[in-house]
Amino acid sequence: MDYDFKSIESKWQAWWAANKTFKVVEDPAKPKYYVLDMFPYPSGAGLHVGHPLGYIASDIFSRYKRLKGFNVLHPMGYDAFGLPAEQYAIQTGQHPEVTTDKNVARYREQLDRIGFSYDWDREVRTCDPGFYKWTQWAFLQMFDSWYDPAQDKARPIAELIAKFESTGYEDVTPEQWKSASEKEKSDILMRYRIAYQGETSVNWCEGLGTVLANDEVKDGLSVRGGFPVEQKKMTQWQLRVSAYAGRLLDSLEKLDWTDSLKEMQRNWIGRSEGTEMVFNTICDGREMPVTIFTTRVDTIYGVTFMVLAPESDLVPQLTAADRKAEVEEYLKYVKKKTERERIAETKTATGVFSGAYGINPVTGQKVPIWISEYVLAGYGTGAIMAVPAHDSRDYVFAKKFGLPIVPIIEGCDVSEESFDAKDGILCNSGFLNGMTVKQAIEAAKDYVEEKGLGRRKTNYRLRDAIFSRQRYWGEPFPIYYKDGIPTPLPLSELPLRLPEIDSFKPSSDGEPPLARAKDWTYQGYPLEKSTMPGFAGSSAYYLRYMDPHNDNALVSREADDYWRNVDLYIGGTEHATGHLIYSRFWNKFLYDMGYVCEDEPFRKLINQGMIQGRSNFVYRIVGTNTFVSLGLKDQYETTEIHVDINIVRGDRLDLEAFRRWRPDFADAEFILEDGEYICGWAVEKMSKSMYNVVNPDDICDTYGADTLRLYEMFLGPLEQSKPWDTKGIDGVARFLKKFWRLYTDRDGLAVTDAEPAPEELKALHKLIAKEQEDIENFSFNTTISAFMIAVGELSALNCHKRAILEPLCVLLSPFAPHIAEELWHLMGHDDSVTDARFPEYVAAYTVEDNVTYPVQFNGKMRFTVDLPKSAAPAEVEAAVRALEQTAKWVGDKQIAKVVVVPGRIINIVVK
RNA sequence: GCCCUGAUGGCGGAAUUGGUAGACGCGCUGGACUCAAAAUCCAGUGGCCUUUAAAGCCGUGCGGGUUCGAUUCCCGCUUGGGGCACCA
Repeated sequence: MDYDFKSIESKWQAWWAANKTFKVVEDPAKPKYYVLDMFPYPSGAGLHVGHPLGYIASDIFSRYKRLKGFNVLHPMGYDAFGLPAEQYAIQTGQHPEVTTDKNVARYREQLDRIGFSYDWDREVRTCDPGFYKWTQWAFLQMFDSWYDPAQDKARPIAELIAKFESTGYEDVTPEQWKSASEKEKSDILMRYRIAYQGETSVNWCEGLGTVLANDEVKDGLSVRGGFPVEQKKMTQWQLRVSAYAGRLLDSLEKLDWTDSLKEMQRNWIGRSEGTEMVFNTICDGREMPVTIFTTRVDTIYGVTFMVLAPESDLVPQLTAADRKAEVEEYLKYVKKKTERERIAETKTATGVFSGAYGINPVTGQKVPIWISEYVLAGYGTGAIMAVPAHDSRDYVFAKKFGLPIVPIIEGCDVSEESFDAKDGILCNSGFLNGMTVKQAIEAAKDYVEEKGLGRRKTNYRLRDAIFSRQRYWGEPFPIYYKDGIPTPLPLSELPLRLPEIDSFKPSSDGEPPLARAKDWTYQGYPLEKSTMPGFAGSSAYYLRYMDPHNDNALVSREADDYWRNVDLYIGGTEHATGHLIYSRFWNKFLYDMGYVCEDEPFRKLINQGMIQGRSNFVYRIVGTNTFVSLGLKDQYETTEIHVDINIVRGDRLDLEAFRRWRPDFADAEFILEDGEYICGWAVEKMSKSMYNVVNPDDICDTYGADTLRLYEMFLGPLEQSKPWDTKGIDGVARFLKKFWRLYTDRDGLAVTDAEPAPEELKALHKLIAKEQEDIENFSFNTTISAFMIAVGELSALNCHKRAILEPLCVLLSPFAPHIAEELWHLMGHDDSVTDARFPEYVAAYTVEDNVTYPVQFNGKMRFTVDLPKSAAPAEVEAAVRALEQTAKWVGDKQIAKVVVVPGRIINIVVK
């Protein structure tokens, strides 16, 4: 009986679906384990061979955990709101929902072919009103909460209102609060709400017609689409993520994530501990205090000027009358620059003198105040004290504008560049003289606090998340404007469904697409017209999987108590500063409010590497239709052209297929080497435009899903990026065939009931031990090697015994579930192999431990030899002789231990 | 510029905690089967010297160091990949 993977795979996929083999329910009798994949955005291109890499790994782990007796939650769903479907809608008029449904169906079809053990009854889609009801609900919870720094957690906004009414809070007195109008009260509360509306400088992307979050912008271009992004002041919904910065940073410690990913989050959050200090300023005779932030108070004696951010509110007040024209010109210049230009010109300093002066609070020295774009309004206080001798940015600025540079560290040379390092001894610094920089920082902080000049302050780089998008295909905000006051919709009105509109473009007067909806109002008041960003729906989806059909809560208390949080999360690093921050924030908020029982959503996180494509090239001689083979191309002037990898085999081009490939190549001529056309190649991202996409469906057709699963894992370590090369797949395909042949003959299953021999058990038990260890370490490639070795050994022993095959099927089932299931059933089982238990090995046949034998040598030194338990006396004898040899070159050092494998010395351990 | 990561045969990659480097697979070479091919099976396969064998020497990006012993630990570089980047 041949190994007919096609019929085997479709048979068991259908059987699993019909029997709901992977349906999971809460079961307090069993320990839980939650394995989650980052759910995909269903794009129009479908899956390529790189996408399932992480899914296969998580599936192997889920199936393994299930064999180990865990109740495993392993769900899948779709991150279905997003820009591509909407862009497509704008171009074609096709409703994004239609495209999304189509893409989801295609994804599902592709996923199903690979044989995943998902509980599809728990599928979620972020664009489903039953799902986004809870996204909207969470937003309203945030709207109705504030962050109480005293308790360091989110609290209901009612508590803040109570404070305003009774004792007052911060700069609001009870009298002010009581006499405030509704609008004024709303404005005050907006300064505290976790979800709030406020004016801020945003990343505006004209090409997409919407604002973007910081993580959606890279190098001044939008991540989606690559359109230029500019800074613009706008009123937007925001989430007060910054309030959680400290906790987001601190609880990274307890997470089992890779160091690099934690480091990325640390950088993104960007804690810096410094000092806020007040400088008095004088402008046209008026005095005004200005607070600056610095991490280097110790350099206070090196301050030679101050700088304000151009966007700072202080600028108008600190512009002297006679400098007004120039300052305004500069502000205009800064404003019209795009983000990209600003990044490109970081080396050159720009700026203007404001005409105002600041007084150094420690030295009393008067220094000029400048305005420059190198100071950011959004960080610290938007104003700095400049110490050109010890800060490279201040240095560049001082050089450009001829400002004095005063070094305050002994012996440093600042003639060419600033001395930024935090070491050395201070000089020219009054009471700080003679201290090391580290001592001086602390001493200066103490001094500033004692004298009441300022205070210690921790700043974070992490900004609040901008939460509005001027788009259609996202969650509508459950907010309406009652007399201009943003008002939450009653919970009973959720979900607030997306309205139908006739076109998905922004309206003609620049309003978001929702402005086109016919009756976008609530009780006659206008509803919010922007929608939520992509990360809204993905921030709590892992909670929804725990209880996906609950219409009364995001997740019930019981389901949350049982599943708690994700034990293993697998996905790409690209979400390090987006989704993984927002999710943690969102979860902490829900935790503060008592809706969930764990404060971190993802305990262990593994980043699977990217699978890159391997592109092939042909070389066309310029101005001709002649193509020259790789080895000869340097003799001509050529252009490199991507060629479809499906018409190249082993870098050799199929000439006929190439002529058929594209009409303009129909009459192509070739210059060959050794009768063949050799293509160039490169490792690149897998993408349609590079003609290097490998579709998992094709692999399933030719080799089968089990082979695909094995090969993706065999390719190398999970976390490493690696190029896909179909060439090597034959090795694992052969392994499965060999395995199949070992236990079947022409008529079907061929096993005996004979007792297994010790060597056979040994091969099996070695595999059990190895597989267990490897899977726990996510080293799936080496498990597969161990399988190949075990099957090779069993094959050499000509072992066709049921007592061996049964555990082998169980061991193989996480990796190649279809073939395991088939053999399992051929052996007469009528349950699924996934319901079996991971085999325990019998102690008598475990891999033998080495034993230490004490040995006397020359009657003088004492040392030991490690040999296997079973070592024959002759082998021990041989070890001793070997020692005599080694003793020659060890010299007079005392030998402590000699490690020996049968007959051969490894090495000598000397005390 | 700063941070993180990696570098091992022709290729993908193994190597426990400092202890036989190159497991396993691909590719390649030779052989068996075949009229032939495919498939399958067997053997070989880091480099050098050598007719062959035995033996030896050199080998884990480069240069040092620690150690009886280093792919593994330490110091200094080179280089690939990723992240951050006027964050005071």
